Amino acid sequence: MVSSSLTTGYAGPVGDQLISIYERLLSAFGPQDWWPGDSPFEVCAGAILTQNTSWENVRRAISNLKNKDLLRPRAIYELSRESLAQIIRPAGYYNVKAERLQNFVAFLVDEFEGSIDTMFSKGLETLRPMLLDIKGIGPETADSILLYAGELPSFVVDVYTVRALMRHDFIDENADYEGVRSFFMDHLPADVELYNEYHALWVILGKNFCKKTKPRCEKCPLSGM
DNA sequence: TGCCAGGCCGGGT
DNA sequence: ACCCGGCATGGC
Repeated sequence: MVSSSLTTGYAGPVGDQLISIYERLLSAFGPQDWWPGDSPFEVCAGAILTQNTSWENVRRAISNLKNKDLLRPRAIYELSRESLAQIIRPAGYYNVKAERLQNFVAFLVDEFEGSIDTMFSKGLETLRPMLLDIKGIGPETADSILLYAGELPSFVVDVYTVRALMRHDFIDENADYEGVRSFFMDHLPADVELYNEYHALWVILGKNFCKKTKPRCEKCPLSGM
């Protein structure tokens, strides 16, 4: 169980509450087990392709790449922008995403000889700003790459997380990305499994309850907290 | 039919 | 420093 490692990390009112929220979400929705069994590079590509896009469409784009044996840094590096765009077409925004994918693989090839393991060996604090310097990689994509591909404890924030936290008055309405991320990381142990599952649970919560249009609901697992 | 999906960039205030 | 349009496919 995750809870045994949690008790050794941090004890405090905020951390305790974050953990009780986590446990409610976990018991309501069960483990999400995101991105299991995929190669780290596939996860990186997926993190870029899924920007503002449903996962099903991303899965098709990745499947296209796999079928052509192009899901490799060098292959994407050498491909023409136009060819890549057509291959990833189902993921939407295919022109901008082709450029963003190639920006990422160019970084990988130029800085680390195309080795994703070498890239992650730089560690969280060094690598995160480097990723954020790549055009097309913002904070959520960077943190998804670090956490889900690199297994480095970087908490991923998304619109669902922010919306749900605001709706239940856990954070104030002008909190920005870095503020929300710090809110979690300052009060939770740096636990990859916890961060992985917690982010996924926020997404599931958002899809099921904290919709953009609907104001509040009583059936939400966080109702009354 | 219109809105939404596991964002980010660039230009205008 | 914020705000907003653009990017685009596929599902409900």
